[in-house]
This record gives sequence, C-alpha cells and structure tokens, in this order.
Amino acid sequence: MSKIQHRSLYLEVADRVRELIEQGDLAPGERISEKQLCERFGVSRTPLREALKVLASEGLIELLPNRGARVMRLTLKMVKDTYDLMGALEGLSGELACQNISDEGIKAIRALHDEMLRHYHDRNLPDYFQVNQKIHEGILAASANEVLQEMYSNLSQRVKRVRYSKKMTDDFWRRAVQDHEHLIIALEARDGKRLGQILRDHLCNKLEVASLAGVIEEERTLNAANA
Amino acid sequence: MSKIQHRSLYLEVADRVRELIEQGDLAPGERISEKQLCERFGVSRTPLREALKVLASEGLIELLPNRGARVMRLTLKMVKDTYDLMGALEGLSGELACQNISDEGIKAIRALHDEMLRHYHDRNLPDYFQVNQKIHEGILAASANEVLQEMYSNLSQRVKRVRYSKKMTDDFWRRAVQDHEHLIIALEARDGKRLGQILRDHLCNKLEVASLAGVIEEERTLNAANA
DNA sequence: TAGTTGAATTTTGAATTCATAATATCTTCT
DNA sequence: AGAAGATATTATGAATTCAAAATTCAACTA
Repeated sequence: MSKIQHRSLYLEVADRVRELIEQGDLAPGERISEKQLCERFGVSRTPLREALKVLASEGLIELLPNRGARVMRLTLKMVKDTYDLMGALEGLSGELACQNISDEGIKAIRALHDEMLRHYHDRNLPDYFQVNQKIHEGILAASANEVLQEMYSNLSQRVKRVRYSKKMTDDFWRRAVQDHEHLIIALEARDGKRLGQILRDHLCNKLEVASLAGVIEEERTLNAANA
Repeated sequence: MSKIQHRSLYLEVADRVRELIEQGDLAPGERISEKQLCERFGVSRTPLREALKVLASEGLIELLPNRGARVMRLTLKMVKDTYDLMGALEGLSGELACQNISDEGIKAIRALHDEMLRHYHDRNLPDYFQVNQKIHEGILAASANEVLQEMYSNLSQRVKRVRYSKKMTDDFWRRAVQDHEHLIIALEARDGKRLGQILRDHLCNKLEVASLAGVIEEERTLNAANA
C-alpha cells in the first residue's frame, strides 16, 4: 500500500520554479510573469504567489512591490560572500563530524577518498567532482547538525546555477587533492580542530570563485542590456 | 514631504507575528488560528497565509498540511545546534572584520569594550549584556558580508525567545570578560585567524545553552501535556 | 460506561473576483 | 516627426468565495 502524501501546491510550485532557475530556464534578472507561470503549471495565482514569497525569503528571487518578481541577480561579491560562508559552515561540519561520526562512517569517507584519488589519477574530472562533493556532503551529514545542513543547502542552492566552471588548472587540482589527503588524515585521527581548519581553508570554493569572474561579468553586461 | 513607502501587507503581518512569537504571546507548540490572527490584524487570510509561509521557511513556525500552523517548538538539541552555527558565523565575521574594518571602526569597538568593562566592574548585568551584544554586532557589520549578516540574524531570531537566562555565575562572567580582552587585542592587531578562533570558542553562547537546559525541559513537559 | 460511527461545524487549500498601481497605447500639440 | 499628456490595457495586491479536509459532538452499540 502506498502512503498518500498530499503535498501542498505551493511547495510543488516552489520546487518547479527552483528547477527552472537552476536550469537557467529563468535567466538572472529576468522578470517572472505570474500569469505565464500559472498557465505553465496549471495552477491559480494564489499558490504561485505563496511559492514566490518563499523563494524570495530563500534569496532566489526578489520581489519588487507592485512590480512583480525577478530572478535574483548574482554579483561577484555576493557569490564570494556566499562561498566564504559555506567555507565556515564546512569548517564547523568538520569539527562536529569528528565528534559524532562512527568508525564505519569514517571508513565510508575513506572509501570515497580512495575512489576520488583514482579519478584524479585517471584525470576524470566529472567523476572526480562528483565524488569530491559526496565527501563534503558525507562530512556535513556526519555533523549531525540539522540546522547547519539546512543552511548549507540553502546557500548551495543560491549559487548552484553558476557552478559551471569546468576549467581547472593542474596546479589547482593537485593542491585540492593535497588538501583532501590532509583532510582524511585529520578525520581518521578525529582531530576536529584540524579538520575544521582544513575545510575552512580548502581552496576548492575560492578556486571556483576565481574562475567565475568571467561568468558573472558576462551576466552583468547581459542584464545591463535588459535594464 | 513624507516618503510613501507602501510595504506589502504580508511583510507587515510577518513582522507582527514575529513579534508575537518573540514576546511569547504565541507559545511554542501553540496552534496558530488563521481566523483569530486575521481579526487581530484586520487583514484577510491571503496576506496572512503568505506571511505564514515565509515564517515557516525562516524556521519560526511549522506548517502541517491541512492542519494549520504552530509555533516551532525548540528542542535543546536544536538550540545547541543553532548556537554552534552562530559561533562559526561569528568566527568568520571576526576574520573578515580584521580585513575590512577601518581604524575608526576599531576605535569604536574599543570604546564599546571599555564601556562593557565598566558595566562589568559595576556588576551591571543588563547594560553589560547590551553592550556585549553591540560589540558582536559591530564585528558582524564590519565583516562587510551581507549574506553572513542575513543568515546570522535569522538564526538569532529563531532562538531569541529563549534568551531569558539571567543567571550568570561569577566564574563564567569573569571568563567571558577575559575572552573579550583577548578579542580586542586580536582585533587591534588585525589578527583575523586569532579573532576568528576566539569568537568560535567564545563560551558566551555555550554558557547560555547550559543554563537553558531548564527552560527547554520545562517546555517539553508543557508540550507533552498539549499533545 | 467506554468506544465507535456518522452527521454538523469549523478550518484549511485554492480559485476567483475586485481594486489599485504600473505599463502601454493613442492623441494632441509644437 | 517627436514629445507630453490622456486613456486603455495589463499586472499586481488583497478580499472573497468555493471545495475539501479535519475536528467536534451527539447518537448508538456492545
């Protein structure tokens, strides 16, 4: 028997709009037409507007009084600030993970780490990225701090759509892997302070930001045309 | 001429409900009646429900499908987790503040610090608390990271209503002041790493949590009666 | 008396309607 | 032709209405 879980319409709508923004179907700075989205989703304006309010409080869109909604436009500074914050949160997750993670949990992360190394040696960037992310998510989960996880995923969502920097110099990559070596050592030693420090300093995020300068700049000029 | 700033009704309502929760007029776990609040505020259900959705996404209330809203019930773990997070955020704010704060800014914080010391020597707890908070807010503002500030104030709001722990042992108080001595030294030396570390370890929050165990426990039994 | 069933009532979810502010279109005039 | 102003259209803000789910409460059964 299937459990009948009737989610509210506005949650469904919010999810759909999040997808549209993430996928880029709704461009940054683009005006969001209520009627258009209503027709697209086949719902009335009431649940749509509720969804928009939620998305605004999540920082994904902005609501201009009497002038509708538009997709939040990311400035370079905003993205930098967000990554700084995510770094701090990861640092905390490291400290807490060391306190709470089980021996099996550590083994699981170690396995991911080894897998990641294989992808590194194969120069398989996509798989490397994916496993890398799994490691960070694993530590986050091991922190056993739900508020932390909630905040992190909100921040992550905000900048998700600009995470398309696929260029990664060999030097940066080597240093990132080096960081991860230290990371796994600290984790296995359950050295929370150390792991926290490593994660805070981990250049992964900053690297992405650096290579993002172009992307954001591009957006800026595009939006200038729009406005 | 007065600037006509017509804020949306739902924002006004959200503010009012936040106040009610903060003040304790709406008790944790208490069911929120839409009709009742509508009559109280003199608005229709539409803006009220929009406000409730926003407050839910802020973590202040929870929405049960088809069963209305209730004020979020704080567990001891939730509060602990939130304070851990706030500590991490303060740590980051310290690092960033050292990079961005002006010499005048440092002087201003120093002035607050000295004022706080006077209140400490006078054993004037309320004023001590207030100035203490101003110092932390000042550092936060000096971080020049708006995303950070936004997130911090959200977390702060969530636990605001349990910040009524007025008992403070002499020993704890002495150590808190000691922390602040180190804090101001690190700030004046613009030693970001150090200031960050101090703020993360600053026991102020943990102290409050410790003394909160009672309050929350009390709530738990109350709610058990409700449910 | 305790527990269960089933209407009556209340409350919530969502669509519709109405009012008002913003935008676009059309005159009119220089 | 182009700018300024008036009018029409459209979009948003908020109240109202309608439908469906939950709650209440009385009657009934064991």
